[in-house]
Amino acid sequence: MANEVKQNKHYQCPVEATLNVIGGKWKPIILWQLKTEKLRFSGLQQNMQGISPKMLTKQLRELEDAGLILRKVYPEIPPRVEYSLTEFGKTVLPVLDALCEWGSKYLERECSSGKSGELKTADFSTLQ
Amino acid sequence: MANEVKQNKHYQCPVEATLNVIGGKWKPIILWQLKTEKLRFSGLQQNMQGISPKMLTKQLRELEDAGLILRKVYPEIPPRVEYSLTEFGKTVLPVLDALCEWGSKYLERECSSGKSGELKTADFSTLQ
DNA sequence: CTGGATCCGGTACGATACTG
DNA sequence: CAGTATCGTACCGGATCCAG
Repeated sequence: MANEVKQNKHYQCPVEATLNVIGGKWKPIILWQLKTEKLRFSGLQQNMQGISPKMLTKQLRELEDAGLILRKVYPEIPPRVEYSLTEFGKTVLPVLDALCEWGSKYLERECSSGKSGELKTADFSTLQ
Repeated sequence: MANEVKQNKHYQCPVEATLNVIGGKWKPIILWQLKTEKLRFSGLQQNMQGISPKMLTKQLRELEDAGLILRKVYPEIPPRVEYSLTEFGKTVLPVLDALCEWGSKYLERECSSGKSGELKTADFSTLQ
């Protein structure tokens, strides 16, 4: 009962569903790391400095429930668990790419627009 | 009390920036509505049943600060304010489209996998 | 090594009343 | 009409300790 699946809300728009699945602070980074290689729990944690094991577990479980990643447990001592993208999980990569690309444009624009002042030069003549 | 601009955190990945800008519960819907037409405050509110004016104001301000939408005030009585996408704001539409498309695929897959349906309250035989 | 349990603070989100 | 003010709630994300 502790593990309520709370994905049964209906969305006003599929965008909401997507954000619910790949959104949050860590999920994009996890997916990004699994893009090229399968990784172990500790491997993921090392590459995401600052995440607590609890959070990492939670994010991984949610991604697993959504069917995006595969959790493979090796019955060994000490335990070993490998995470990898499922075939369906790979279909989000282009979406992630689009988000990343637009984010770069946005950050670029943020810098040149000068947040700390109304520095509006006649630079927007290059619209479009 | 000055309005703290909290967008100056540095991101581990541009994806985070994008999610920060277009993420949340309402921002995609707002952008989606402004895709084809400019709308007034009340117009937006009517199409988003359940949003409080406070929330709508907040989301609109954030989108405006990010440079995605334009807020045009007509000095009339009664007051009239129109919101529209900026040229830069229109560049997110493809991203939004990608999110929407993948979300549809995801929701489709969710249904056929039989895992999450409208099966909110299981039958009582499982309780015990 | 891979997590689960517990507590806790910040913030996203919401309902309602009021104002220029 | 287009918001602001105030209060309240839920949940995300973090720290720490504990367990198989």
